[in-house]
Amino acid sequence: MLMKDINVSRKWAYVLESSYKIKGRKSYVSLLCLAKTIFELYARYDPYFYINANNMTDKNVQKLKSELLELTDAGIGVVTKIDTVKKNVLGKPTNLLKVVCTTPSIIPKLQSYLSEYQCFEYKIPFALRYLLDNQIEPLSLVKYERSGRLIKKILDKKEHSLPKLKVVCFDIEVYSKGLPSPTGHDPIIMISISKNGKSKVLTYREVDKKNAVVLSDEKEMLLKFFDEIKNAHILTGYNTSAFDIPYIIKRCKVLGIDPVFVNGVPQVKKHGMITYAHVPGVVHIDLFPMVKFFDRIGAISVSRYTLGQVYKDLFSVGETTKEIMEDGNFIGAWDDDKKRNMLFEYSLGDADMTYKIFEYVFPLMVELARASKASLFDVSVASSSKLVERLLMYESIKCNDVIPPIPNVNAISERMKNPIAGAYVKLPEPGIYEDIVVFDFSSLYPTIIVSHNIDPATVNNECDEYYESPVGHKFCKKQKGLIPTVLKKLIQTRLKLKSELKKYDRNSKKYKELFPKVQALKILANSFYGYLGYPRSRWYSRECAESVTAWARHYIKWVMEEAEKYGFKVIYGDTDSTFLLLGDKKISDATKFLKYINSKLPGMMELGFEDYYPRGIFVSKKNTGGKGAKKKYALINKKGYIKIRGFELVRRDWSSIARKTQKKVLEIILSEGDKRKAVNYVRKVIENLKNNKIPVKDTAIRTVIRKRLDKYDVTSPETSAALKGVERGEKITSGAMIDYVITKGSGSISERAELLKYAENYDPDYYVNNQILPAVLKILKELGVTKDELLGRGKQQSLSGFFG
DNA sequence: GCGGACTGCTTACCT
DNA sequence: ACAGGTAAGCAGTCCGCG
Repeated sequence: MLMKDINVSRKWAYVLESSYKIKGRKSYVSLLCLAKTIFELYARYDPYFYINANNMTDKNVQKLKSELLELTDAGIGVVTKIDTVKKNVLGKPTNLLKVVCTTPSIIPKLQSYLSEYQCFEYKIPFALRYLLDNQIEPLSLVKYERSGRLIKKILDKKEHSLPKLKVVCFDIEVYSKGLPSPTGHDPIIMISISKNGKSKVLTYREVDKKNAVVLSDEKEMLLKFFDEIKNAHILTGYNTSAFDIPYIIKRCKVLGIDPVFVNGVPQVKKHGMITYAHVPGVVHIDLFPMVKFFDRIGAISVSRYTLGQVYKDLFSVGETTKEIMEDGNFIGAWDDDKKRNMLFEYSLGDADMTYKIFEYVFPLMVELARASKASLFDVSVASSSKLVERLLMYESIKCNDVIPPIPNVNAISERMKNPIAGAYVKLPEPGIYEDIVVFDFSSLYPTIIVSHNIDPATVNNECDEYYESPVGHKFCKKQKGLIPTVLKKLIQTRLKLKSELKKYDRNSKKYKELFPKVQALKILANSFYGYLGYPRSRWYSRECAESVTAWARHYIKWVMEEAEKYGFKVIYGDTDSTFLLLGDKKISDATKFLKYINSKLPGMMELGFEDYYPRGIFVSKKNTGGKGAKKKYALINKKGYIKIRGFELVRRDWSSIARKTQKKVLEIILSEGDKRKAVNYVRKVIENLKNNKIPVKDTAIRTVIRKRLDKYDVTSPETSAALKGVERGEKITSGAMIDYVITKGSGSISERAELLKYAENYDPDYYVNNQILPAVLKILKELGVTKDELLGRGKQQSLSGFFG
């Protein structure tokens, strides 16, 4: 019929993400698509799960089938169909019953009803289920046939780079002192918006600025805001999930308008520590969790997670528009016609900064999404384990494997009770060394997994040829495991792109395109080992995880032994690295040795030449009478770059005066080799401290309060300072970063700890004895300098007289 | 009753 | 809410000391 044909169309669109809804007891998956515009399409799909039928007689299968088909919920049948299928469970072909249900929510109920049976895939989010089964990858192009809003058929799929996206970034300002209350009298007074970097501010009081859009009231402002975002592809902001979006929703309710952002009311959910908001009709990305995630995995490095600080750290600027409203008097600024412009600048600045941060993190987000086959939204609320899991789920379906189940609470706690032995760290001999060469394994754990076919399905099964790990587990050689297969592809793609990357200039377009791809593949590949040993993992395997680390220990120790045999002295090593002294040998001997090692390593494993260092220092562990400290060293390479690890100066919970002084000492020793100069420098700092010439700010110690203040078992300087702050009206909750100072007076250190903003002085004795001296002696002790020497009391009183 | 040794709690680092 | 290995601070307690 003509009518029908007109309605049907076949087109390409990017799939951005999926969700689902139930209509008339039928399940529909909605796909957020992007072609010329952004739109949603729906697909009819039925949720299902599997029951293991391998050990069931035909009769029992029949009985179970009819029992299930008769089950009802409120009088209506819940199972519509049961098929017998064959899929691999831990590598073994297994007979399964595929139980098709009406709605996703019935599946967990059926699974607990069927507690005597082994069920599979009963906890796959339904919207994901559809993508997995159709092997649709977010951000790829899909050709579909549709009738109206309903997808009839997926016709084709292909990968394609993303077009330029419409990004709308927003931020609200609230009229309040202290914690804003959306249901009380704290209205939203400004909403700043940045559309791909072009920013403006919506408000409803006169502001003398050209990017201000002055509406009649809060309600009109919110309606205008919804209008501004309606065509956006990406909606972003900073802490929007936990603050802006819930606040807007609540204000809408107070004002009597529908909080329909784009195509529905946002769903704000709390999952453990993280709050996330799904906004229908657009990809919502809250940059706050994103920044935290990227900081944790080392993709970026920020000192605090506030918008202003993140901006400062990412773009190396000293000041932001945050300083405009430093006094926090939003009420005063809003009510004062002369000051309102300041509020405007502040608000506009927030949107500008947020957009810049978005631009900064987005390329890596896209590549992580592509590499793990997760949507942008999923990446924005992701953890590394989720990304690995997502990729493995896709690949499982592709090769007809059953996705392993999420462990139950008992299994999780059982797994947690049994931690897995980790890496080997060689105890260093403290001292100053010359001519150090460092080797390290490239991607040690990933290459061990691939080269020994480590996988839950290949371990200890009946197989005649196997690799045996140092802890006695056998990994089949022939039948390739899912994890090694997937990981091998990631590593190989990364190596290919990395060598291509080397051809381009750092500022070229191609480099900027390739770099995040390489980075994403590395992040993902490096997460596999952690995922194998993660107690909540679907692919957890104690045998696999402990074999990975056992092999790692085996290989690094073997390299060290071989190096000694070759005539090098090995001074240190941690997990995947070996530090050796050239002695009377040359760098060319070291490379020859490296070649020899690599000729003996299996599969993808490779030892690399990290660098040559003319000088380096290893120090002793405190209160151990000269035993070496692990994970603490400093090396200087030929270019003069100093690589510092573990020292107090790299820790934020040391005062900046102590860190700065230790750094200076290290630099003087390593690049100039001048002991006297270092001693004199320290003496000067001590003198300044004693004369109260150091700014209090430089004595602040920074730390994160990781628990609720009432949950601490012991008093410590940070909790004591925080508690005193709370009494003065500060809001310090779990996760807060505080700066505190040890002040003059009597009592314990904790009793004298005050938040920086309330500290009127610092205690010179504390800073000399507990900060400067331990930090610099750590290094100078290796050169025979004593505490008394630094304090200008002469050498003769030194302890060496007693022990030497 | 004093001071050093030790333990437990806590944070932040290394790979 | 990816893993384990490690250093080090401070508070509190233990322990020896006729």
